[in-house]
Amino acid sequence: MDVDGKSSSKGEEEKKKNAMVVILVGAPGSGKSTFCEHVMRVSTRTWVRICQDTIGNGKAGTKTQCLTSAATALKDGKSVFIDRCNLDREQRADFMKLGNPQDMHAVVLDLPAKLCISRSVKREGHEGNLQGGRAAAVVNRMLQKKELPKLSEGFSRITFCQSESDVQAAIDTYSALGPQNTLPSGSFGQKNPDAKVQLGIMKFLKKVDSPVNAVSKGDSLKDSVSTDKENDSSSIGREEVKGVEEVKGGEDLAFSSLESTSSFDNVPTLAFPSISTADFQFDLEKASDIIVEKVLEFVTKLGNARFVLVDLSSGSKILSLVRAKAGEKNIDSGKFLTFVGDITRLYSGGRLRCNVVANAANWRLKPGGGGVNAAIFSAAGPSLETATMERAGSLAPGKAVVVPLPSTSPLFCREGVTHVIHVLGPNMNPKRPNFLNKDYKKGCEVLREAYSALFEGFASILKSQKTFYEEPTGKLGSVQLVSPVDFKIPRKNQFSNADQKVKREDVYESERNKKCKGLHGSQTDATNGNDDAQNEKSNGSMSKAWGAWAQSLYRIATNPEKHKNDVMEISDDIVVVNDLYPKAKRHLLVLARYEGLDRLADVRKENLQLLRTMHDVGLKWAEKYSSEDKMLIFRLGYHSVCSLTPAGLLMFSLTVPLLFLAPSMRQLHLHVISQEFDSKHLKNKKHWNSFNSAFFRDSVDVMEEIDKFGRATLKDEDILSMELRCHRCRSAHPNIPRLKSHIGNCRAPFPASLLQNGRLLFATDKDGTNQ
DNA sequence: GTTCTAGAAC
DNA sequence: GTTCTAGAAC
Repeated sequence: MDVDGKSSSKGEEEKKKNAMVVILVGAPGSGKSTFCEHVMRVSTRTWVRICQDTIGNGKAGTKTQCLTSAATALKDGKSVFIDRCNLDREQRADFMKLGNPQDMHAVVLDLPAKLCISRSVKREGHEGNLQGGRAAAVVNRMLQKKELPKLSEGFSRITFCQSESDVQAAIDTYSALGPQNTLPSGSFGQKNPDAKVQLGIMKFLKKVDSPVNAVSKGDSLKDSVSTDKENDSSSIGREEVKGVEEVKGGEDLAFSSLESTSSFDNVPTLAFPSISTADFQFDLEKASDIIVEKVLEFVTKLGNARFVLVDLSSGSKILSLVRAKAGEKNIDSGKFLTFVGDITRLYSGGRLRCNVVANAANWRLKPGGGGVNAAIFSAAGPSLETATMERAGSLAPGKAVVVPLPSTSPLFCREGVTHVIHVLGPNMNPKRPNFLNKDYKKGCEVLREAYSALFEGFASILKSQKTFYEEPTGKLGSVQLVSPVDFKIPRKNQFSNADQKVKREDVYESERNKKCKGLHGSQTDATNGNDDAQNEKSNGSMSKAWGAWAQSLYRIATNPEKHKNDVMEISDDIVVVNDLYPKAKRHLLVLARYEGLDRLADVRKENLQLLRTMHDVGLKWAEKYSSEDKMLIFRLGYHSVCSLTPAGLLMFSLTVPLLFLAPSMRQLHLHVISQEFDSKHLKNKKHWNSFNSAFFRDSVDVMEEIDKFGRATLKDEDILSMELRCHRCRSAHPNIPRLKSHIGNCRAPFPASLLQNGRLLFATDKDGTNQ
């Protein structure tokens, strides 16, 4: 014992020896503060609660402030609660150095996400939708990233609480702890994964790999969202978490097909400003060399991903330097572009889809200053600041931090940006503190480092979203209805080739679909039209019979005036009706009033204007409904009905009656459907998958494909029998009732691909901004 | 597209 | 015994 201490008595030394650090781990609303309060109220031990939310004179402070206060309290012999989320290992690491290793405890408040969300909503005070939504998004996001603590991090004791009664037991344990007492070491309360649920899911997924194996396929790129699932036995959405992770690692599940549309613009894209060349006055020549060098390095590493250097001013010198140098290096112009425009309005202002945007941040990672940093924080709304602070408190030059953007952010809804990467470059501005005094050796080094960190951050996002961008596997992609265009032709030539082919196709079929507004009534009652000449399809090979039930839409489109009670809108081109068996709160159909357009497979380039009209009408109704109920999110699209596989065609040629191949309603119709899928009519796998797999073709993508290639790609009906997955968090569910109960609660953000290209329509405020 | 129902799955 | 799916009829 230290004999040098003048003032400290033996008793105080004892106290100091037994002072402990308890790191609370839990999402907002998990009850960390309440836990501390309960213990502190009755404990005979002296506790100090270090709460990051209030440490700055009652307001939120920094991690450093927490560390300092905790160290001071420990020095005074007080025990310490670290009351902040501490959900990942990195966040906990600095606090681990505080106390005696034998008295480092963690108490994990691992309660159901739903509970945390409802508590944090209440705590926000004003419970508007936005607040609620924001709280839910924050909690969900944090829980997705959570890494449960392990003894190997340096804890002597970890207590897992997965229910209110667990929490109460832990409160009792710590409350009873006198100044001299200690608690046994070890890990307590962590329940084993529910084997039954797990088995069911595994069997259901027809996988034999253990989830742990499936998840741990890493590559050398640093993955900012990778989590160690070995310890994940929490009760919080366990099934969901495993389901998602499983698929991320799995290689051949039907999953990938849902998100993979054939749209070329569904390409992961990073938009970034030139780092350090504006306010930090970095030499433009040198900076442009480094940009080109780093892009060249990563462009090959990252497959089909695109990089876009963005600058607001049209005469931008850095852009022209970079363009020239990229040209010299023969960088694929399809993968590296320069773009003049507002980096916060790339899609809404420039039709350029970028799912990741880099921010030239300041070291404090705070809004303000000018230029890109101010613009991005302002466009993204306060949720970016919150999400950023969850990831890091500050940033060193040459470093970057990836921040998933909450789905409540306008940048997310409006622009389809799912992540912001803050990056800090070297400072060459003599008017600013800590500038590098003309030291370009160091400066270039730091700038290189900054771009590497940025691009690696982008790579980590791609890796975590890999499955969303993967092409369908051959097994699932037996998508026939042979398209005239090979979708894999090189980008550079795709437009010219496609146009030529489409033109030939157009000539060949130009007589097919003629607009026929004055539909004659005599045909409309032909309900058994097996020999109906109109059903003849000009691609020559088949005529098809439609069952009586399948003709109802055709009859409405033909004679809307006879169905006045059902029809909501009529024009020369379209008729709008409610779906007779709605699969969501709002589900309506925009019918095409064209003869010969029985289904999506019949649509050609000459019908593009019609598709646009249908889309606009659909949009109008979606907007009307979401203004009435802001919770409703809409999706517009077509069913891929009836493409024949080669096997199907062969069968057709051998056997004549093909009624069974006509599963859907006759007459091209656009579904406008709200995404909560709360409907008693949604009863089976086919219902779900027809709106939540690649079978559902988004209207925006269909229009684009028709425009570019003259045809829409269709998916085989096989995918309708694939497993049931939540359209938001992608978790798998064994049957419809279980899926429905899950989607009733799931508030996870939608998959990145759905948020792009305006595939999902969110409610807008009066001033036109998305919520 | 839905409804009905046998029988599989739980 | 009850729940749920999937195939046939319409």
